[in-house]
Amino acid sequence: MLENLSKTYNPKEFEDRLYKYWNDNGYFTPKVDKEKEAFTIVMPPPNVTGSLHMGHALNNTIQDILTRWKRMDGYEALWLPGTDHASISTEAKVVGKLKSEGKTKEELGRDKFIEEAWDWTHLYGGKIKEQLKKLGVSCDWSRERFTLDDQLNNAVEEVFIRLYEKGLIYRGDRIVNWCPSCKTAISDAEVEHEESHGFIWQIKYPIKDSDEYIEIATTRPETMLGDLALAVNPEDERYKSLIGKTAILPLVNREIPIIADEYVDMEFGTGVVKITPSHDPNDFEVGERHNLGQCIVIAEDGTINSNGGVYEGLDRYVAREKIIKDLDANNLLVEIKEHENAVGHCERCKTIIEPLISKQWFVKMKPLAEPALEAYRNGELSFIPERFAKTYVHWLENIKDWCISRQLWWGHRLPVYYCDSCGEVLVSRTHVDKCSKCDSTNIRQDTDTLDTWFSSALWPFSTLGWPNKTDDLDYFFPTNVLVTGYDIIFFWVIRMVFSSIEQMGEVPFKDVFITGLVRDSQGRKMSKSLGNGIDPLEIIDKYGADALRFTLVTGNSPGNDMRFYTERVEANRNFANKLWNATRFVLMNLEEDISYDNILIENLEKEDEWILSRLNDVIKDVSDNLDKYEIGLSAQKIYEFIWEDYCDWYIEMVKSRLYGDDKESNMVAQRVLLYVLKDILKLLHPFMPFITEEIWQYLPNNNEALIISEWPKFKIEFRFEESEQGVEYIKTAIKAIRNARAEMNILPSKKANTVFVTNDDQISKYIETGKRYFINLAGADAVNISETKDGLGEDNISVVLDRCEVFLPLKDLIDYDKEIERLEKEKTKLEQEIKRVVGKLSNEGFVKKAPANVVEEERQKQIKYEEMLNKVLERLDDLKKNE
RNA sequence: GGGCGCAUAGCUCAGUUGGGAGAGCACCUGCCUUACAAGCAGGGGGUCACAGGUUCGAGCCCUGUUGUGCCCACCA
Repeated sequence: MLENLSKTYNPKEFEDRLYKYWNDNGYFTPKVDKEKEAFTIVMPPPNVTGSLHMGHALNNTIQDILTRWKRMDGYEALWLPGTDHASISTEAKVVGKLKSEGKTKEELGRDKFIEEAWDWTHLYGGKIKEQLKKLGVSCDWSRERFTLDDQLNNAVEEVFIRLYEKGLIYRGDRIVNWCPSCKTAISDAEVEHEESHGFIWQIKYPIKDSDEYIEIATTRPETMLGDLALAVNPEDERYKSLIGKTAILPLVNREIPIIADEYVDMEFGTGVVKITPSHDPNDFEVGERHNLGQCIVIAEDGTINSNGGVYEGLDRYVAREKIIKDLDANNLLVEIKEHENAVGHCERCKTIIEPLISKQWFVKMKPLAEPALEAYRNGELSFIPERFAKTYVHWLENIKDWCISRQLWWGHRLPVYYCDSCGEVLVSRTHVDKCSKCDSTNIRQDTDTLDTWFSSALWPFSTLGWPNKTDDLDYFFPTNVLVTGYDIIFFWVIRMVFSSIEQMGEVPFKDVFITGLVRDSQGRKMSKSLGNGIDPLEIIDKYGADALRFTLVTGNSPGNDMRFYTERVEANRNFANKLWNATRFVLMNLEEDISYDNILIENLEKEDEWILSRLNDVIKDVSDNLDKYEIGLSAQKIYEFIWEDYCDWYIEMVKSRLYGDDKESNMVAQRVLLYVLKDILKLLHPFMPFITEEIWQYLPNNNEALIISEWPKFKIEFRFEESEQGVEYIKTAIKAIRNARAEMNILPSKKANTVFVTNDDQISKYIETGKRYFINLAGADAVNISETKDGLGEDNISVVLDRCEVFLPLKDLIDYDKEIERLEKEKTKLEQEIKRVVGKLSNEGFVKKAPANVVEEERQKQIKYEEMLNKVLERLDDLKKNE
């Protein structure tokens, strides 16, 4: 067997092959099996045009770990993959491509443009899937979905129509966030507010029929062209006399009323606000209250329209400059002050958003938000870590209606038709070519498409076949957990929850696992513009997918950002190599006739019992941690078990039996080595799927794939408390002896007759049964146990242990100055410990109030340390006498 | 303006119900010991940001302070 396993771990040799093996054998595809429980995750669909970055790698690694674990743990585990059409983002890319060819989308026309977009999708859409496969994602590709699939499109239309019929979708002229570059409305969530230094201008407005002026402050002077009033606070003594009077709008010479409204903050600026109902959300509301009407002055391309008089046609910022200049020329500009302001930008293209009045479609949110809040409050939905629930709750409590129409072509077209003869609005599941009211055929479909997130909101059930009643939907819904980043809670998580409650009557998932961001080694966000992004594929190419996966899930806790260091990937690659070589060791010592399927565990030696006991603990720890989504801790536990317990101790302890004459003992060692390795591979598999499966395939009599093998269970028959204690004692002794020898620079090859002096029966027993460990691991050539140290001579190194002292007669090799130094160090340490313990025990409160077992433990420690200290002092005396 | 993180070894970070401070990397010493130098053995290194409080006992719980990062928000 061994000859097949290369000397060093080389993931490139098997990762792609194993992925194909799993996929081809259908291991990723669960069945609808009512006898078993389902476990479901839907993958957050990456954008079709995207490519894999570290965020995806982290996110999908976590999902894969959970899926692989549950699959092994007896669930029908479905991880459903797919991609998102990303309407605004993809459309922008296709428009850009056309532009480079000297074309525009308008020239091309809608149908041709959509063809282009599909071409683009087919060209780039597959890329990210192939990249995900490199990571080892065990998702069910046979159930893969795309948000523009026919069936998902049906789901979108169905939801739209249901909400419309329920009165939860309406159309209206409202202030929306308009992106002058993308030329579409966007939702509040798609606006990014960025602090920026700007200016605040103070301007004089003449009061009609007087020589007086009223001063206002504004950060957006260009909008004055659309002013329909000035407002002051009704309580403001300074301006009470002006309320009801009329001001003259400079440059435009429009007469506008001076009104009173609570909205005005007396403390800010001059206490007078210009009201531009068509270009400011607050002003819009003030306008509604006072019936001011509308005056739109900025067009959809960001230029001033015909209502702007001489400024018509100018870009909004060019107009601003000119207006300032003109005001100044008319002595109406009072002053300019610097001003910090948060300006809204388009999340997609970073253009400054223009709030303007537009006819758009909206979802009425309040009735939908309420049940979503309730679901969290009554525990149907939890967040990991819990603090992210605050984002969820805060957003839902302050929610405003959702603008869902987009003036884009790539996406789900609204199932809305207008009759141009009678003006009827028809919303229909099927294509309409005749008006149901007036029989006219003068019908046109709404040209808008829906916000991308409208379809993503349905993802957990639309992908399972809804609105059809499918077996998948029945069996796999609701899903168990959603794994996503904190930046997407309000875009997506919230919308899935209320959509699911509304359509399915229950939450789409029970748990929301929130991941942090992967940053570069200096803590900066990885971004294309900074050029500091680390490509997961390059890392996989160099170190293997398993090392990358392990790096991403260890050394940080959920929801916290992490820094990415290639040094850590390297360390984890080394860990894989360690496991690889441990396997080589096991295989080269395994005899051909050992039966894998029925490993007999009997006639165990101490170290066998110890490792089996430890394995038991680890099985429990790893499972419990996974159960609590403590993935990093879980990974840490199995890492330590493999490297320290299995490799550093068990393999080393077992060597003497493998090379010795006792045939039976040798066979037992082989069986235990294999048994433990088998469970190690299982426990590590969710984290490092490739190396574990590869190694598994080399194990004898192994027909079944690891990916579908059974998750290890805690076994009560492998609980060996005495051996655990005994071996732990021996380990401590070995470490102490090694330490003493190393301090003296005595090579391990220099053997010593090692004498243990003890009066304690338990300790003698431990030493007696562990003799060969000292021979193999602590440089002993013989091990003797004595009740007194009389007759041992004086040329010894002495190692003080709990209830025992060890003597190494290494005469010529001992540097007595160093030995004194070492013992002094030991003395100081013990004295400190004793001081601490005595301090605790002399505290009445502690003795009275601490749990009895804690107090007893401290008492035992005191006895132990004092005894050890006495021996150290005695020894130091002897040495100093000889000097 | 509101909310949420973070501050622990030189660096990056764990630390799960409060009970003798941990890992990886880096550093120092010694080893090519027949699974592994991508390794083995040993070692040094921390007032757990600061100040109070609760407790017999605090890295962990409470209050405040400082520094730092993020999210939300219509002060024109």
